[in-house]
Amino acid sequence: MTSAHPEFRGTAGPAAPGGATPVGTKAGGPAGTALASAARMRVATPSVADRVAAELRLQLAEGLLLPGARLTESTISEELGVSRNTVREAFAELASERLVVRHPNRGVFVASLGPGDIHDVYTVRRFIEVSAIRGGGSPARIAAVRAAVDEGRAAAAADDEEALGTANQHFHRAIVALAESRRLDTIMAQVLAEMRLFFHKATVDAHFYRGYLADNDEICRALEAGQLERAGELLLAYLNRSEERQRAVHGE
Amino acid sequence: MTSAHPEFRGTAGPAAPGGATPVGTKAGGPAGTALASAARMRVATPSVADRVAAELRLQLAEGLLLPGARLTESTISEELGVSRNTVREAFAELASERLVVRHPNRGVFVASLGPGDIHDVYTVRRFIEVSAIRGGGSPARIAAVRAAVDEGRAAAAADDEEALGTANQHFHRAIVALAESRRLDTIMAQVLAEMRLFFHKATVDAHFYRGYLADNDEICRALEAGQLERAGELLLAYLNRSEERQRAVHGE
DNA sequence: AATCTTAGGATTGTTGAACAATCCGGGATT
DNA sequence: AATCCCGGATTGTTCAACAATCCTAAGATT
Repeated sequence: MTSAHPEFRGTAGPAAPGGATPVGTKAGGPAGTALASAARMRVATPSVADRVAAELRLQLAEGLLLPGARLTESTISEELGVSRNTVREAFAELASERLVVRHPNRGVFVASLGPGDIHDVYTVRRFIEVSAIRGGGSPARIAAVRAAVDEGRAAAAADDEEALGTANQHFHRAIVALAESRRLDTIMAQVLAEMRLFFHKATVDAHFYRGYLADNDEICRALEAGQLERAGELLLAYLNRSEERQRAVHGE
Repeated sequence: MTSAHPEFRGTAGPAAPGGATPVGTKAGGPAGTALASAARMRVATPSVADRVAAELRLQLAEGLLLPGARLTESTISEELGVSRNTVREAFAELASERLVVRHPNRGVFVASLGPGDIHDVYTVRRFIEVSAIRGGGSPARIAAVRAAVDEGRAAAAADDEEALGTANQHFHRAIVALAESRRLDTIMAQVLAEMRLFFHKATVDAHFYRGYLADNDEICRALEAGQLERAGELLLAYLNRSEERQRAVHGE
């Protein structure tokens, strides 16, 4: 909406018929034979559709695209300088992450969570996070949780609300990461991304996350001490309180 | 692969240039104003891409497409009589469900679970299912669990291995459904769909599911009696045993 | 013989344009 | 006022083309 991205394509130009730019530098030698697809994605140039999706995800996370807003194919297509078909693929990606909702024949809209969705999201979080912390984890993973706590403290000291929010997300992602499960990691990432759509209303309250700092620390200490049951209970209480607060900030 | 589906499109023909079939029957009046998108999908004709995805999902579930097999865009495009672009959208859908893996510039392949994936999937199931059953549920939801148990018994009596397998899936879906969470339901559905890709090797063993019947019944009885903690432990043990067995059937 | 290089074909990634189907709003009609 | 109808806008889908990439198989080099 705000800034046009004239150069969004990959190496090649607009594939304009006639325009011959024979600069085939062939960058990147035959490095590695069998990379896992995940690792490959980080090396190989991601597809244009992926980059469009990433851009939209970013705008979503920054609150440039408010919930309920409509995303018109042609508009985004022009704005980002890509084909309408590619935008379409990006939409499919975002829709599968629930960041966007498709209304057949009517278009895609930025997802907006209703009261029921809030409870739903917190149910998922309770199930996964509490189970994860009750299972404990390797020292390295526990150290990562501690690191997230410190990150939050540093952000609070610097009065950086933005960093505080992301630190909080790191904390919860680190907890799920205890389980060492790729699938749970992505599920958690999606759920947090969904919630981020919401928080731009709540985050105006400067003290919103600050109150959680002490909780995070206490949970982390219990985890480090091997008191997994207690850590689980603390985390559960935390999530319940958070949901309550979320519902209070939001109507209904 | 086996059967060509010549008529896969919706109401209109191939949109052949020149062919003017002005039969605008305008079926379906202005029924309902604000249907939830989920409910809408069941009413409105799903998109062609969705139907292609559904068809592939079916072939996947039936074991027609073995893990590791390659899905060529042009082939499926011709076989189903749809555009390559549409096939592409269907692929995106399946990829988001992990039923299929995209290798950039190389094509999409039927997902194949390695030993690590098996553990991963079972981790997800342990987290979600056990949490769900420990939370209990409404009488109606509990009755649904009981119904799934009975369904399995009936299938066993009829010596219908196929039905036995689906009944078992119903059982576990019913357990997750106790939580009344749309998101958890879809997560569980995806995980089960992933596992189904696998079971076509294991299911040859006629006694595979049969041994689980008694377990399911015992778990259900505990649930009905309100012994949630015990039900959770039983279910956990069940899942652990199942994973073990799965690993035994499979190499490594 | 083993390896490096090169060409060729096949498939994916992306584009642009076209058209059908559908939805939305605003007049015209009753 | 309620209903019908029509025209504009947007989505859904197709088609054809081309660039980029990968795979294989010869062919050349050591």
